Amino acid sequence: MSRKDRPWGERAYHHGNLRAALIEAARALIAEKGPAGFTFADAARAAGVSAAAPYRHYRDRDALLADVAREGYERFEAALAAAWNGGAPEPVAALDRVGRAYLAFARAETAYYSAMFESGVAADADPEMHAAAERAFAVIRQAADALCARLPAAKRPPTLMVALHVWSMAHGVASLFGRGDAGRRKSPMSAEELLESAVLVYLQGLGLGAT
Amino acid sequence: MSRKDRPWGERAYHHGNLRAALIEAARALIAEKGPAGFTFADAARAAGVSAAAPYRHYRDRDALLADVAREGYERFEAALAAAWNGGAPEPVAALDRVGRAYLAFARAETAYYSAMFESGVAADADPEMHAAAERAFAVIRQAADALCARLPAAKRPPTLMVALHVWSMAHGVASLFGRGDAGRRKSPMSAEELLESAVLVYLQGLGLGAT
DNA sequence: TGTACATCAGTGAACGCGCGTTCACTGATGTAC
DNA sequence: TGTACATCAGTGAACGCGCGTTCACTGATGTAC
Repeated sequence: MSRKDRPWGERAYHHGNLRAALIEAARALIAEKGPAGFTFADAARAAGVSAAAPYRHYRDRDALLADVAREGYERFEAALAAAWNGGAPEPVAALDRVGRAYLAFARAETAYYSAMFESGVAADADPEMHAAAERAFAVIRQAADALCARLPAAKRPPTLMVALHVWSMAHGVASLFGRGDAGRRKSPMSAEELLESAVLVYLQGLGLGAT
Repeated sequence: MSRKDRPWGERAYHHGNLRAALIEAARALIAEKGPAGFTFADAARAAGVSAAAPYRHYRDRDALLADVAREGYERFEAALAAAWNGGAPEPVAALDRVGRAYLAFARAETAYYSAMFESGVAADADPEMHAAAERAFAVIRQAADALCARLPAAKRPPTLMVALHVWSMAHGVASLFGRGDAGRRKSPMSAEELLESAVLVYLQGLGLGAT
């Protein structure tokens, strides 16, 4: 296909679009068949280019997967930050929103989520991915800071620890009960109820009870 | 190789040993290269049989993977049950042991753990696997029951919910911070400290504080 | 106990297929003057 | 502004390889009598 075959339509990939197109293709394939369920050639085919084209942008399938994860972390951060909204109007309610946003992301963006947490991409293999992951975690860290600030200094736990606890709870609930795919376990409660109740008990334990 | 080539050595696979040998081979390959990192042919090779042999026992790679997960759940249950030890001498201490056993399993038996929780095998695809998973969860359920029994009936939360909370915390910490492989995140605290502290705060919130 | 037979769990050769990867190439885009 | 050239991002053909799967086979094990 040369340019004149589609003079008004989408452009050729000659402006770096292919990178984004490959990420999107990989995301769609992961959503369909799991993180192991696509090949480099599959991604090229889905993006509508020859099998050799991806080599212009990625060394191999793992490099593409890491870039999918990076993109995922960026969207994840945006979703969490929007939910947190600076902790307004009130940190406990805002944390609840963050928890729901976390679960919503894991459910709606299963492909990104599994690229981020389950694809086995080494955390430090791709610096950009790692940085994006750090920014996403920073939102949770912020929330933990705001909550801990409500406690008298004497009863205040390390806020990093609190952030890691919250993240673990959210990730645990999301992985076990909040996934759109076949791996999810059955439970009498929704993932949202489960996470909210766990966090409430936890906050109570910190001395931040709603009493 | 015929029988007489190794008259005193290990037997041929003619007594169902191959099934176990394939599970072990798959486990080793997963440990080495992740759940996506082996093929049906790989497993056969590692077990020392021809590529056609596994078809006598498993329909395809997924069926083998589900059986690896089943084996994993059985060992997991044994490890958790031993740690719980009937809740003796005291349920909170016993729960702490269960948490450590959980993390130890995830770390030492990464291959089983990822076959169980991350390989994407459908929870209801293999009934035997599902039953084994239920038995493993029953240990956590038991622990939650024993803990809740210490609370006055009026303050007693649904024990199933408590069990799901504990499982989520353990799984979250294990997946994010307690893995032997490259996917683990860095943290200033060990996975064990993280899980223990989270559970302690949580129990405090339930009204089971050590105070 | 011995013999004949059925069944079972493996072999090894064969096949088509798609993947990963390389390569010389080409047409489009960007830039120096 | 126009022209010449360099660079860039793709193509498509080619290759070797290993995987999944089937098949007729064979030697070992289990069983009926």
